Amino acid sequence: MSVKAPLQIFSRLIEGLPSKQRKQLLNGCEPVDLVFGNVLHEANQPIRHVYFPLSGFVSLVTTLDGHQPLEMGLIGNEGMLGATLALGIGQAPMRAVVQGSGSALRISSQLFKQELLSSPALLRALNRYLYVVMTQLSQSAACTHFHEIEPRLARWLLMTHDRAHADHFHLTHEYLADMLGVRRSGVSIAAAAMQARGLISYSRGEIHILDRAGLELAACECYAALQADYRAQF
Amino acid sequence: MSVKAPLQIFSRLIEGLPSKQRKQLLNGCEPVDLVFGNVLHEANQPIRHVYFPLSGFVSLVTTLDGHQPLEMGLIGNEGMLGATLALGIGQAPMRAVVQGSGSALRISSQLFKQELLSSPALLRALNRYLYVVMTQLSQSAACTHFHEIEPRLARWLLMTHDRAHADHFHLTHEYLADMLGVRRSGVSIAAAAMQARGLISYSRGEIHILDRAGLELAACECYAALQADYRAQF
DNA sequence: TGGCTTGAGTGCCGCAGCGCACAGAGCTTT
DNA sequence: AAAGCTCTGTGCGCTGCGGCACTCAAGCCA
Repeated sequence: MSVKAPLQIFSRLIEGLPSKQRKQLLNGCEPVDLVFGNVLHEANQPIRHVYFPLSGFVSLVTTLDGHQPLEMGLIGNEGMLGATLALGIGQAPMRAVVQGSGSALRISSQLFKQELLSSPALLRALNRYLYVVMTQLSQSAACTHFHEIEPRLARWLLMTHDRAHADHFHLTHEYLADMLGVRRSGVSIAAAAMQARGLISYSRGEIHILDRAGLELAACECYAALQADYRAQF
Repeated sequence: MSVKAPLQIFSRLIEGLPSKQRKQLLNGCEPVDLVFGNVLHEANQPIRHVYFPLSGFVSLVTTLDGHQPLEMGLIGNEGMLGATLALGIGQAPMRAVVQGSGSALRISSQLFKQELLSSPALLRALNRYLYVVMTQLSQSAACTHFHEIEPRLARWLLMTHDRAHADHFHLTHEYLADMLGVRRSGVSIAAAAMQARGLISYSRGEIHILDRAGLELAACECYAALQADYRAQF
C-alpha cells in the first residue's frame, strides 16, 4: 500500500540535540511500528512509553461524556508523545491514537526520566515543545469554535499531509468527522466541494492531495498560525 | 462596593511551598491592585511580571482574526499568571485581562527566574500547574464546541464565584458573551432562564449567585471535571 | 428636571450544522 | 455471480445561534 522504500525520516526533536546526548537517548530507544487505530496513551492513565514518531503520526483526542471524540492535536516527526514527563507528570492528559500508520522510536518512561536528568538540552527541547502544544491547544480551540467545516477540513488535511510524508493517505469521511467534531455528511459536503475545485480527490477512504497551494488558500489562517508558533521555538 | 474587610486570602500556590522558599519568594513580590480590564500580558509579548492573584482574578483569552475574543482559562488565587516561565519561555501564550478587580502579588520575570533556580519546590508546583492548565485548555475546548450556552454560562459563573470570594460580582451580558464566544442576546436569554429558576439574579451588570447547588446542577459536567483535574495535582 | 449613556428584553430573519435516513456505488467474500 | 459490507451522496426537517435592530429601564450628568 504505502511506500516501503527506506524513507529518510527522522525525529526533528531528537535531531536537534547535541550529538552526545542524542546518541545517549537513541540508545534507550527501540523502533516500533505505529498501527492505525492503536491507542498509545489513555487519558489519565500512566504513561508507559514515550514516542517519537518518524513516519507515522498520532492524534490527541479528548472525549466528553456522550459526545464524539474531538481532536486537540496532531503529532508527527516534528514532535513527540509524552512530553508531560518533562513536567514530572507520569500520566497522559489525553487519549493518543495512531492516526497514520508508520514507524516511531519509543523509550520507556523510566529510562526517559533518567535521560531528562542527564540531558539538559532534552529538557529544554521538551519545554519548548510543551509551550508549542499549549499554544496549539488554544489556537485549535478557537478555530473549532469559530471556523466552518470546510476551512477546518482543509487545515486538517494540510497538517496530516505534513506528517504523512506522502500525497495520499487513508481516511474515511466518518473518521474525519470525528476528528473535526462534526457530522459525517458535513465532511462529505465539504470534501465534495474541495474535490470539485480540484484540491483533492478521494475514493473509498483514499485521499489524494492534488493542489497543496490551493488547499492552503482554502484553509483558515490557523494553519499558518500554528506553523509560525512551531517555527518560533524550533 | 465590594467587601473591603481584611479578607484572609492567599495564593494557594505560594502557600504550598516550604516556608523558607515561600519567604524567599514573597521577598521578591510586591502587592498590586488588579483593576478590571487591565491587560497584564499580551499574546506573544514578553512577560514583565508574574502574578499571583489573591482576591482578584484574570482571564486568558485568544483572539482569532476578526472574531470576538474567546476565553480559554480563568486564574484566581488557585493559580498564577506567567507559569510558562517554568518552561524557560519568556513570552505570554495568550492575552491576560483582569476580569475581577482585587489584589495580587507580583514579581518581575527576572527575579522569578532566579527563584525558580533556587527553589525546586516552586518549579515542581509550576510544572503541576502547567499540567492543569493544559488539561483545562482541552477540556474547555471540547466544552465550547459541544455544550450549549446555558450550561456553559452556569459553569462560567461557578468558576467566577470560586475566584471572586463573594456572592456577587459585576459583569455585563455583553462581557459574558465575549467570554463564551456567543452573542450578547444569547447570554440574555440563558441568564433570564436561570434567573427565572432562582439560580441567580442580576441587574445592570451586578450578578448575584443565589443558589449555588442549583447552578452546579445546571452546569455541564466540565465544571466538576476541571475541579477534579486541579485537585489531582494539588 | 431633562437628556445621555449603558444594560437588558425581545423579535425577526437567515444559516450552518445536526440527526436521521435512504440510496447508490465500489470492493470483498463465498 | 450473488450477497454483503463499507464508503459516499443526498435530502428533509429542526434548532441553536449569528446578525441586526428596536425598545425600555436604570443610573449619570449637567
